[in-house]
Formats: sequence, C-alpha cells, structure tokens
Amino acid sequence: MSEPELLPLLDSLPTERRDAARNRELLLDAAQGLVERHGPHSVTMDAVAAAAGVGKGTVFRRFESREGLMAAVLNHSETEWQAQVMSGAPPLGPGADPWDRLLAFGRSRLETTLLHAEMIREAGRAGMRSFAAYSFVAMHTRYLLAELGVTGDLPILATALLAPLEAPILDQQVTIEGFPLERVYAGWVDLARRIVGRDADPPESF
Amino acid sequence: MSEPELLPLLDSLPTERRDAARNRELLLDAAQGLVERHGPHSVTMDAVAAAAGVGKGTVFRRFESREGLMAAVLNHSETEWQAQVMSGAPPLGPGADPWDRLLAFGRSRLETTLLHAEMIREAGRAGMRSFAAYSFVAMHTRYLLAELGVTGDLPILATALLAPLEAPILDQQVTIEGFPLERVYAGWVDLARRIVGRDADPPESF
DNA sequence: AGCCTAAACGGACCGCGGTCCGTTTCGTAT
DNA sequence: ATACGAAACGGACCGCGGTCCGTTTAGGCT
Repeated sequence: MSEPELLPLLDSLPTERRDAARNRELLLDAAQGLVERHGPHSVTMDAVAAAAGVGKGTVFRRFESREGLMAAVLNHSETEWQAQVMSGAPPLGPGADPWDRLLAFGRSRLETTLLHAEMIREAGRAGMRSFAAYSFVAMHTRYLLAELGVTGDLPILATALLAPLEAPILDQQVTIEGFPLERVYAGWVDLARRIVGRDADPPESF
Repeated sequence: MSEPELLPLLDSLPTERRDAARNRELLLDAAQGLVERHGPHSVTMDAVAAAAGVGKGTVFRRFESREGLMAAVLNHSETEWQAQVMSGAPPLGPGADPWDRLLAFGRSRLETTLLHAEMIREAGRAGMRSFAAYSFVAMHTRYLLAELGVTGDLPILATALLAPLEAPILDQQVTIEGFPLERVYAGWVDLARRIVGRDADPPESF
C-alpha cells in the first residue's frame, strides 16, 4: 500500500525531519537562555551552538544569520503579545471601544518595544520584527482607524501612526534625548488624536 | 615669553596635528571614492586604509568604527543639504510661506534619505545621522510648526512628523511593501495636514 | 532487517571589524 | 640645531559571523 500520509496533511508539506525540529527547539531555548542570563550581546553563534550541543553550521542552517536567530527569539514574545491583542482582556483585547483600544494598543506597544529594544537593534534589519509580525500590527491599526471613521490612505496613515513607536525612533527620544516615557506616550496620544480627528479629549460620554 | 596662542583661539582647542588632519582628509576621500565606485558595502576598513595609504589603526583612531566612518561620509552630503534649507532658494530655503516650506522640506528629505538609504543602514545606530544632524532637522521642523501656529509638545510632534521619513520606515514601505514613492509622499502630506490642522488643501488665498 | 538517498550535521576555514603596543613623527622649548 | 614628551602611526593579533564540504543520520522502500 502507498498511503504516504495517514493524517491528511496537517503540517507544512516539506515536513521537517525529527532531528532538525529537535535541534531548532534546543537552539531557541539556548538562545533565549543566553539572552536572559547575560543579555543579547552575549549571544554569539558559537556560544549558542555550544549551549545547545550542536555544531555551528546547524545554527546557520536553521536561522540563516545571527539577525535571523534574534528575530526568531523575538517572534516568541511577539506571538504572545498578538494573542493578548486578539483575545485578551479589554481595553487591549476586543470589547472596549476603538478609541480606548487604540490608546491601550499604543501604550502596550511602546512598553514592549522598549523592553526588547536591545534585541530588536541586534536583530538589525529583520528586527523591525519579521515581516509577518509587522503586518499584524499594521493590520490591527488599520482596523482600529477604520473603526474610528478615519478616511484616507489607511495603510500609509497607519504606518505614520506606528512609526514613532518603532525602536530606532523611541531609542532616539528616550535614550539619547532623555525624554521621559510618559511624555513620549502623551505625545503619541496627541498624534493619534490629530490623525483620528478628535478635538481634545472627549467629554467622557454624556 | 609664553604667549601660547597668537591668534585668539580660532580653532577648537585641543588643536589637531597636521598629519592627523591630512590623514582625515585622505581617509574621507578614499571612503567616498569607494562608495561611489563600488557601493557602501565595499567599504571595508582595510580597503579604505589601503586606498588612503595609511595603517588600519589610523582609520579607527579617526572614526571610531566602521559605522562612525559611514556617518562621517554621510555628514558631508548632510551639510550641503542643510545649507540648501538655511540659505537656498525657496520653497526649500527661506522666503516661501511656512506651509510650502514644510512640504518642500518633506519632499526633499524623503528623496535624500532614500538616496542614501544603503549608507544610512550601514552606518547603523549612528546612521540616523549623527546627533548634530538630527538636531538640525528636528529644530527646523519645530520652527516651521511653530510658524504655522501649531501648539502642543513641539519636540515630540516634530519627531512624529519626521519618523515616517526615517530610513528604516521608508525602507519598509518602499522596498518591502512596494508602495510607490508618490503615494508615500502624498501620505506624508496628509499627515502634515492633520498635524497642522489644515482642513484639506487651502483654497489658494483669495 | 537491509538498503538507499535526501537531508542534516559539524567543525575547519575565511574575511572583516576592532584592539594593542612598540615605533615614528610633530611641535615646542631651549 | 637639539632634545624631549605627547600624539599619531601601523600592522600583528584576536573574536565572531558566515561558508564549505566531507561525514552521518533519518526514515521510506523492498
């Protein structure tokens, strides 16, 4: 008999060999561990290979480059964060009204980005989060803007609203210019207000 | 006699030795030449040292790091651009009304950044232009916003307006997402409009 | 169980960024 | 002109990211 797949294609087709999958896990754990214990800059490819007990070549085959590895580690926390947005408690999650969700979203994004700033920077180009990750925040922002009745070129407008929350700009403001976090956030809220077109804070319903 | 300075402190005090100054010139020219002839990625520290006919150590003493060297090369064009803004022809230079100047400013910034995108990226952290360079655009933007009667936290607002024109964000939009340049620019104008508070295009005076 | 091939493995090897330190040069004071 | 200290020089050296290729292994087929 030749039934090549008993379970109807559940996993991605060019199925990953068992040892490969195992090593991917080992490497990711090793990398994460190094980050937590000694900071991102301590994550050298040799170190993570040694910590995982595999050869250096394997690290590169799995993750392309050091930046790729960093991005993969980031992806972990990013995924958890996405879950909070899509199905967590309001106001970040669904349920609150769009404006409150937008504010919570900005706040959370600000803090998360700052928290991972170092790793994002070390992930270099891929560190603006893998394209998929960026797509998610962009999409969610477009959705909230649409919900708030904003008209215009939403993809571009969403990018403009997100830009000040990206790591390099935040870095500039907080680390280099020394602006306090609350001021940066307040500024972002003001920006959102201007983009959405709310005139000052709403008088809180009735 | 001990008059240590005949000309009353004209130059920066810890005066640069003649050979040092000469080598700085040689190195900058060499680097610029390499960039023009073979692109930024061809600029290796050994190559630029060899091209300038000096030792590798000298390159590092003058420019700290590869990123520093890149930033120095960038600084050249940046300075010329600043001159255009401060004393060039309108609408970029002084003379036009603030709104037109702001539009010209954004347009010019967009094009310049895109032109040097590769080098900016390779200049890494220092590539958001040396702090001095960033200060200039930030200051000019604040000035124009103030001139346009915008109130609020101008430093933060200026950053927000400039952020979508920074290299990483532009890169994302143009190179990765493939948005045409004109669309990105139009989006930026719309952003400016919302921040400044103009309702649609002004009816062109009377 | 034994075979066979595609895939994964691992570590020697290379180039480049960055450091270090013994040597040379500049500029001044005599 | 000479001497001398500070500053600049240059290139050997090191660690790390990334590649290459000969060897090993997973896992389907008979």
